[in-house]
Parts: sequence; structure tokens; C-alpha cells
Amino acid sequence: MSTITINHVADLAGVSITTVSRVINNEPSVRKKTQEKVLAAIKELDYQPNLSARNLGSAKSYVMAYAYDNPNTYYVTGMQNGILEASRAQGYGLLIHPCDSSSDNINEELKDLVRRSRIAGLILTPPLSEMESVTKTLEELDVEFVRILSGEKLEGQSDNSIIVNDRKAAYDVTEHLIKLGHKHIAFFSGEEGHGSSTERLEGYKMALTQHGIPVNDALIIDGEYSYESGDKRARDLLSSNTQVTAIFGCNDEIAAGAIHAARLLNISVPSQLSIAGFEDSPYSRQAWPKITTAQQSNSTISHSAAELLIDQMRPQKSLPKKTRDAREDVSRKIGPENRLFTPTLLVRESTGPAPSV
Amino acid sequence: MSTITINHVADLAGVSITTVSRVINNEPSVRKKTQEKVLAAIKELDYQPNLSARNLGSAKSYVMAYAYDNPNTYYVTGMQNGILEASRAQGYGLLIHPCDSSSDNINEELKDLVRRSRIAGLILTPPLSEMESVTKTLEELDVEFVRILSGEKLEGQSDNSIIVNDRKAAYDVTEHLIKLGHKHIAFFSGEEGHGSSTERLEGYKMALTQHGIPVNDALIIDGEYSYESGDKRARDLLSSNTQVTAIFGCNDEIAAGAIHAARLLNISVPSQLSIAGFEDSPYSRQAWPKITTAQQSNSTISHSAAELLIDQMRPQKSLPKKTRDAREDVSRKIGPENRLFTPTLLVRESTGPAPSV
DNA sequence: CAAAAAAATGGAAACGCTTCCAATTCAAGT
DNA sequence: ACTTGAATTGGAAGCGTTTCCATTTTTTTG
Repeated sequence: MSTITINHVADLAGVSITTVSRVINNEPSVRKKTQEKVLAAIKELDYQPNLSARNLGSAKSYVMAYAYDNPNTYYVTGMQNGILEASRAQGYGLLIHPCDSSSDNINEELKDLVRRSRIAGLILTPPLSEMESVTKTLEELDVEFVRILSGEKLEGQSDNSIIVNDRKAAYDVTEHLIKLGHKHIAFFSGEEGHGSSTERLEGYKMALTQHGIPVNDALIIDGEYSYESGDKRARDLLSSNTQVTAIFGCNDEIAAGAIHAARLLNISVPSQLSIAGFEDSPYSRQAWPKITTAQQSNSTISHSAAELLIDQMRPQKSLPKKTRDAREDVSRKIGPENRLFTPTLLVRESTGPAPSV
Repeated sequence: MSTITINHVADLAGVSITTVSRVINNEPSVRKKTQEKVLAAIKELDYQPNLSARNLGSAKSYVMAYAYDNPNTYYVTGMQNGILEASRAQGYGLLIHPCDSSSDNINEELKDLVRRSRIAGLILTPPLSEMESVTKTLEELDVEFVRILSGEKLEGQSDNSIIVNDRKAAYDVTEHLIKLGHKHIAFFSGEEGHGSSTERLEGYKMALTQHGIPVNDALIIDGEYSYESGDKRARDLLSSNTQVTAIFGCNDEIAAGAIHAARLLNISVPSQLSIAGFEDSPYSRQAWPKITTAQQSNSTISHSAAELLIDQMRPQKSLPKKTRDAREDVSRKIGPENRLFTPTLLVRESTGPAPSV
């Protein structure tokens, strides 16, 4: 049982391989009847086009890559799975490319990746997706790419990005705390320069302001997206005599660290101190108490990203005038509803009414 | 700046493309001087062979896959990174293939994977690597594959596996507890049928026996590799009046769950109860107290696996008689020292002297 | 030193697909 | 029915490697 090639399909369908190729690529200029014959043959033979041959034979390629630099395995895995699902469904291969965004030659590295593996498209997550130099490099290379990043709304100019509305979600989390009666809410940021952290801070501030609570800079504490950093900042803050009844950690790890600190200092959560996180990672579920957080499905987001990318990579063949209209539209444009995601508030046990000092 | 192909290299080196191909593939029948010329040309042009063309042109392919079915993202990511590193270094592409091992047609799925993507080799981790049907399918397909699995020593017959000596490591963890004076040590297993769990249990029993402590079946409690399962089992056990001073969780998640249960029941760790885990995952570091565990580097293990696989995939071209001996041996066989790994005991705060009841 | 054997190299045909261009078919207009 | 231009199809030349086989070069042997 040797490999089934396009020739076998052509023979069975009684057409040329050119025509089979057209059907595979969903080109418009194939008569409906012919298309059906070919499709039937493909099905009968269980034919799968050879990816290597496609890549070699055409200028474009059928491989996309996911480049990331993120120590958060939960995040990366989620993203990866979503991309995988979408790319598989559309017959694309996926190349995984972890890298070091702080490296000097990150741009060279990406250039190499694209060139060497003949990558047709690239998906980027923060912090890579936020680096201007990377964007520029990729544009110069003339590769399609989709960025997943934090922001508030879709801006007209960049239609190759998937936006996560961190600001709105952070607003929601903060508002939740405010409604519980908290007035002194600390904000523990993530790495400086990370868009997600900036956006979440923005949402935090907006919520306070909108509810008539002044923003107190002393309560906005910089640090990193890590358990240790959350732990340390909480210890410092809680052992100072600053008045705080709630902490909003920029992600769940930070929040988990803060919970740890509270425990060490014998401060009970949530009766004396409320703590909220962001991301709905396993940490939020396995901390004690379980952490109130903002939930986002990384795999859903990245699935959309991959579909958007595929859409962009598909060359826009001009449709013939009359025909085809009836035929199902294969190049379904990814609408705005699939390009903007807002994590949703998930209330759990780590937040409660503000203590009535 | 268009693509640099084998032709350019051949021209620059003044040889035929056939010879360049030979150099690339490290075939023995190339004169040393010629080889050097070609290598120099390759370097000067920064030439990278096109993977698709290689795959298309040859019976074998330059793509390997990593198939897994494991909810533990920490584990999977570690494995993936190690494979990635090794495969990149050797010019192989990597395909990631998550799948459902409990599915009825898992074998069909793997068959498809191999056929459709022309996979040259496959790396498997538990539970896939432990399934006989999978092994059989793969052998019938005539694909090279390497399994990463639990066991005690290298058995002669299967030289396509990387063994993790869970038994010995579990022995060490248990012995650590025994030396702290514990006599009533509970064992919380992982999923039934998972080799790692079985092996760890074996190590636990051996340690007890060897130190003159009878194995008490009531203390061996079945369950799953999850936080929830650890939590639940610990609650049940600790609230019964069984006499226990230590719990050995088959992985860190179980141990973290057990810590949670102890806290709820107001049992202090480690002064009243010692808890040990296995894996050195983030859970072990972020629990409170930090969990004593057995450390293993998943990426190191999988790196070895990938190298072993590449070694196997490389067709054994017969070397000419005399020459070459001096030349560096490129097909470095992966020695036994890189095929057997023993996780090492890592003592942290969750274990301490047995209470002197 | 010639002849034979062994080693090194090159030519050219695949590999399975895409795509340019030319050939054929179709339908509308006269 | 006859033209004509558009729609549809097919032929054949790549894409960048590998590999079979033939050829040339080197080494060994008598």
C-alpha cells in the first residue's frame, strides 16, 4: 500500500492533475460537476496532499510558526493548542519556536526562521507581539503574521491582530472589589513594558476614578509576573502601616504569592484582606482560598489568531463574475467578533466584603 | 536576495550538487579535502538545506513528531523543549501531536499522523509510551520511535527507550522519610495503570521493607495525579483515625492537594505531618510549605530521547574500510548513561522529623 | 609499472505538487 | 448556425533535494 498521490486522484476522477490541484486549493474556476467528481475521488482514496510537495512546488508554503518567549507554560500551552487545532483543520503544519526576546539578535533569529523553514505565516504572543522591531522585521520580510496583544479596541490600522481587552476585564475585577466596599485597593503590576500589565493598570485606574475613589500611587506597586514577586510585594506592603483591604494582582501567580504572604503574616483571606488575580490559571484554582480572577480562554484566542492568519495567507484569487456566488464561501473572513476578546470576571473565595474597620 | 540553494553551494565549491548533498548528509565517501571546500562554501553562503525538498526527494523524511496525552502542561512543555532543542540542532523539524490515548482509534490516529505527514520518527511519553497496542502499531508501520517511560533498568530488548528510574527515586524519597523517624507513611498513587505510579509504589515498598517496616496496605491509597485527588484522599485519611505521620504523594500536585487538606484540618506541616511529592514542578515550589520532592529534568530526558531517535533514523551507511576512521564520528551512539535517568531527592520544608507521639 | 580493485565524483531522473500558458469547451449575441 | 470572448481544462516546466548508475580518479597489488 504505497502513497496515494495527486495522480491517483486525477486518474480516478478522469481529469488532469492540474484540475485536482485546483480543487484542493479551492480555486474558483472549476466547474461544479468536475469539482464533485474530484472531491469524490479524494474521499474514496483518502487522499492527503503532501505538505512538502506543496511547499516546494509553490512560492507560498503551508507551514506556520508560533514564536513565543514566555515562562508561563500554562499560557503557552493554551495558545499552542488553539493554533494547533486551527492549523490542523486547514491542512497547515505548525512549527513551534521558543526564543529569547531580550536577545540582541532576536530579529535575526526570526528572519532565519522565516527564511530557512519557508514559513508562510507567524503567530506572536506578548512580549514578542509588542516589540516594534519585530513587527518591522516581519513586515520587511513580507511574511504574514498575526499578533495577539492587549488593547482596548480594534484599531483600524492593524487588522492583523487579535486583541485581548485586558483593560475592560481589569476594570471589571476592580469594580467587583469596589462593590464589595473596598476603597484601598493595591495593584501589583507585571513586568514593566508588558502591554498586558499596562492595560490592566489602566482598567484598574478607570474603575477607581469612575467610582469616585482617588488613585493612590503608593498602592500601585511594580514588580514581575511571578509568585515570588507577589509574595515579596505583599509582605512589604502588609507589614508597612499602609491601609489596604484588597490586592489586585496582575496575574494569578502574583495573587497566589500574595496569599502566601498574607498567611505568613497571619492575615486572613478574604475576611481581613481580599485578593484577586487574573488569567484563571491552575494557580488560581489550587491556591487556598481559590482566587477570584478574570477568565480567558487562551486556546480560543489563539484559534482565532490562527484562522485569521490562514485567511491572510490565502491569496485572493479573483472570482469569476456570475458563477460561484452560490457556492459556499470558503474564505470566510474573520469578523471583528472573533478578533476582540474580553476575559470575564470569575468570582471565587479570595475576595469578600471589606472589613468594617 | 533570493534563496540560496544547493546549486549555489556546488558552484562556489566547484563540485556537483551530488557531492554537496553527500556532505550535507555526512556520507562517508567524500574526500576530506572536498568536504572542506564544500563546508567552507556552505558557511560562506550561510546555506540551509530546504526541508521540504529533502523530504520530497528522499524516502526518509526530516520531520519527527512528539505525541502525547497528558494534562500536565509543565511536564509536556519540558519534554517539548528538550526535543525541540535536539531536533533543531540536527536540522529536523518537529511536529507536535496532542492526542487522546483513551480514544478507540488512537492507533488509527497515529497511523494517519505518520502517513500523512511522512513522519520519520516519533517520540512518546506516558501514557502513550506504555500502551502495547501503540508500540505494535508503530512497529508495523516501520517508523522509528523512542519511548520515554518508567522502569528500573535498561532491558536488553528495548533499545529504543529512555528509562526514568522512578523506582529508585521513590525509594530515596521514602528512605528520607524513614530516616526522619516516620513509620506510618501513606502512599497516594497516580492513575491506575500508569507505569510511573506503579514504579514509585514499588520503590516505596522496597524502602519500607528494607528498613524493616511492614507494608500496610491500608496506607496505600489509589487515586489520580491531581490536586483534587490529593486533597480528597488526605481529608479522608486524616479525618479517619488512622495513624499516619507522613504522606508520599505520587506527584507534586497530589502533595499540594494533601497540604491543602492538612491546612483545612488544622494539621501543621511538617511538625505534625510530613508530606513529600515527586517531580519538582512549580507546585512543589509554590506550595506552602515548599514540598520535598524528587527532581527530574524533563527537557534533559527528552533531549536524550530526541538524539536517540535521530540516531536510529540515520540509515547506517556502510563505512569504507580504512578511511574515515580518523574523521570525527558523527553518528555518536547514545550510550546507556544517556538512556537511564534517576530523579534526585530534593529536601525542602514539607518534611520534618516524625512527631514523638 | 600495469592492471585491477576501491573510492570519489558527476549526470540525470525522480519525489508530488503548483502554475504559466496554450488549448479546448461553453454560452451568448447576431 | 457562426462568431467571439469568457470559462474551463490540460500540458509541461519547474521547486530543491536525493539517489541510482555510470564515469573518473586514486590506491593497491602482483
